[in-house]
Amino acid sequence: MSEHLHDHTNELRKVEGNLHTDDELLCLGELFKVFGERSRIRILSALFESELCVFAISELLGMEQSAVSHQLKILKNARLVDSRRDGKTNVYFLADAHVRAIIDQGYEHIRENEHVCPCITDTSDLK
Amino acid sequence: MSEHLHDHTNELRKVEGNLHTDDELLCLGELFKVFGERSRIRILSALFESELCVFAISELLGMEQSAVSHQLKILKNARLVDSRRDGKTNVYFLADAHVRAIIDQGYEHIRENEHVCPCITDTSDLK
DNA sequence: ATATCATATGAATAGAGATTCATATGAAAG
DNA sequence: CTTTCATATGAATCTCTATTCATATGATAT
Repeated sequence: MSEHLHDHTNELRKVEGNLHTDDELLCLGELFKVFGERSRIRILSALFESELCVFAISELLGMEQSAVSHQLKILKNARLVDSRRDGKTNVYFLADAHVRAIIDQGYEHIRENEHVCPCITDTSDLK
Repeated sequence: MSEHLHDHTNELRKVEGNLHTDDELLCLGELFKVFGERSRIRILSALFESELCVFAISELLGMEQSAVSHQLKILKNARLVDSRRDGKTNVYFLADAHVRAIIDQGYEHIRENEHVCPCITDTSDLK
């Protein structure tokens, strides 16, 4: 079956039983995907400082109101933000401490790998 | 300038000075983007259990060798995995404890929001 | 040196998803 | 109850990127 001659059966045996289910991984991947988009991380970053209404976010970030709403919906579905009515406006805020913890972990990784940010790293730098 | 009548200048003033720079946010977004993709999170999950060579990963996950290599390169650029030579094969492994910490945080968020995984949540469930 | 095995890479394609535009909804004020 | 303000939503477009296919590279063994 395998066209590969090197014997890796032991490696595989160790791993096969312990893999997370596809459902769990799909879930986890989806969660990180929500974080991993420029507009959404900018929105989260703004909400990190203060709760904000939709229009305030769109002005602050220079995004169209519609785009902001679409992304807020995704963030809300992922339980990363929540909202409440305040008169005519909808005010959005970070959902809970996890969001902050995850973002903090991310920054820590970046800090300890200074100047190797994926966004400015290309192949030529590596090996 | 604003076509929006509700006064949100105070909200904005609080936030504007404290925003992370675009560079930082781009960096952070890129980091999470790397996690937020099905193939990559599956690879990370496998490496969570044991170091593995490229072919072992591709067999384990049912992916083409080429696709695995492409994704491993992205993971390596982001400093999430590293590799070493072992005879003819290249063995990949998780780069450091941050990777595990970030993934653990993710799982914790999912656990505390059981059955509201983004991947199985759609609009009709909300509100 | 040559052949072979394992992996990496480039270019093309295909698929997912963010933005835009137009419009709908929904609350509040008059 | 009509109008207006603030936001949400649907459909279309456009962008980005993961995969595939073909091939290159690089190490090892003969």
